[in-house]
Amino acid sequence: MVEYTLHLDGIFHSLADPIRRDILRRVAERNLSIGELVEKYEVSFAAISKHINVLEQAKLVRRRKEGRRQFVVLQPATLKEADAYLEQYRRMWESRYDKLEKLLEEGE
Amino acid sequence: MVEYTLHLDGIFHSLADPIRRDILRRVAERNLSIGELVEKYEVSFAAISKHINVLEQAKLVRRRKEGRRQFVVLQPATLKEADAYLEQYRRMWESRYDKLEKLLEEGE
DNA sequence: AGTATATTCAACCATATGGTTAAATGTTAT
DNA sequence: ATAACATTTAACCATATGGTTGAATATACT
Repeated sequence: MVEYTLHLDGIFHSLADPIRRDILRRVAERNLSIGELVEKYEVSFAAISKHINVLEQAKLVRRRKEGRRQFVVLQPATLKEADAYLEQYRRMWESRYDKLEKLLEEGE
Repeated sequence: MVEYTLHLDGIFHSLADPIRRDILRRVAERNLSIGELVEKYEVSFAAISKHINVLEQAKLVRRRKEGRRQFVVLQPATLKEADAYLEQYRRMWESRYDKLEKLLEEGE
């Protein structure tokens, strides 16, 4: 039946876009309003608004209303799920066997 | 400028699909031929072949030809990049501040 | 050589994605 | 009340995605 934790779909899908990764990076520094974020990119206000929707659905950020502005707030805890997913592979990429595999690739 | 490491796009995009995550999980156990993988899912041979293309482009797997069959081989080292990406947020989701944030959310 | 097996390729389809512009909504300032 | 500001919504567009079926290709078996 493939997978129980459909939540990962949204998290990884969010992270697959460079603008969204950049938004995360910036709001990890400090909370920014949507307008402030828009200034950083060469796309429309609406486009950024949509990106933030994607991130919000994935629970990677939430919105905090403040007057007529909305601040985007990182929810770093959600990234734990992605980390937990990768965890199961960590021993593999750290193993000597994997390093051998890499050598074989390069040796082709 | 958004982001230099476009490689992450392909990695995270790959991981955003449950069938592809499941393929990774299975080939992490042992190398499987495409045909063997097809049996596990209720989609066509061609669909699985495409999924493997996506994973291969992202360098998460490679194909090893063996007679008329092709075995799908995990390349776990690539996942290191995803892990390195998450790394920069780890201290944030482990911090007490983040735990406080979570409490505030739940308290709403 | 001819047949069966394993996989890819091509054409196609429906839906999703990331973008746009313009109008609508909500909030603050005058 | 009205104007300015911040954001969302709606309608639209091009391309990507994930799926299909059927023909083509490559390898192995008899």
